Amino acid sequence: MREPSIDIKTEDAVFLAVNQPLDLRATIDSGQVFRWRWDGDWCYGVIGEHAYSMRQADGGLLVRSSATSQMEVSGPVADFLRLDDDLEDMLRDLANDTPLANAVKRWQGLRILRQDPWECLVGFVCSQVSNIPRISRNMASVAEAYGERVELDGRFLHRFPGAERLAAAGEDGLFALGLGFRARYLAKIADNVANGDVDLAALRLAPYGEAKAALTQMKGIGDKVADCVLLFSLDKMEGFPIDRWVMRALVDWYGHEEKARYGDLLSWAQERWGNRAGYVQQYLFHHRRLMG
DNA sequence: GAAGGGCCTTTGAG
DNA sequence: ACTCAAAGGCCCT
Repeated sequence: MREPSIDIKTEDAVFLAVNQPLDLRATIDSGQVFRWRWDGDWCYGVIGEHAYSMRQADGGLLVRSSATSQMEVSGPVADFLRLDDDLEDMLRDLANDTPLANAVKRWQGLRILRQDPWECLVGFVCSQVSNIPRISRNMASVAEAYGERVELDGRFLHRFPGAERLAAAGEDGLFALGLGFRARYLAKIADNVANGDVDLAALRLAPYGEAKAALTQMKGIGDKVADCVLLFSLDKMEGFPIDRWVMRALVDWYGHEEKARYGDLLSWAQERWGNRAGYVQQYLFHHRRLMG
């Protein structure tokens, strides 16, 4: 039996009104981000320079942060959660799409996040032939080894180290953190980003195809990882990452062949769902992974 | 150009 | 102890 207690963390928390469907738990736990941690109803993580904790509350969110001004608290959080997306509008017609309707109904409020592109890129290069718990460990190792510390609620979080840092760490430094064969890719990718060969910020403004080409030209980034980065950090809502789970959904629920080519499935999904494809993918992924 | 197979590290589950 | 799977991709036939 739990003792009634005052939640001291709600003191001096900022209230952020949310007039959008939001399931914070499902969103944070849907394999988009790998460095957020739960402590009861509060989740802790880093957005940009600052550490944040947030908790779902009636009509919105309670947010605490190492940032000092209220603007620095609500702005980045609203941006991160893509509260500018009209989720109801995005998902409205999908109730007629039977297999999808179940997922949408079950996980209503699962949102696509708008992450920092560099951290997102590293996370999904790490995701190759891995699993979410391990990716999380890898990302924590990288941040603890090379990122600056930020304090919040007496706990220490880490900013994600920039490309220059990881380029300096090199393949050996990254391999030592347990990244396996991914260390080689990441060292080179870090180099490309650090020296300006690839400008991630610029890709946010570029069209989908152009941005994807810029990403996949780097070794270690194929169709799938690129689509994750495009969707989760570069505002390309037509991105449709197809991993094992989404593939199973496409085969079992939409009659595709197991051997279908990535590009053909991608075109099919984008034609069917347009700029909602990214959201559709996230609901399919989450539902299939957790419900089987 | 397309398709298939081996290989790349590590971890945990069964 | 051994096999399989895990938000894949590269490289060589």
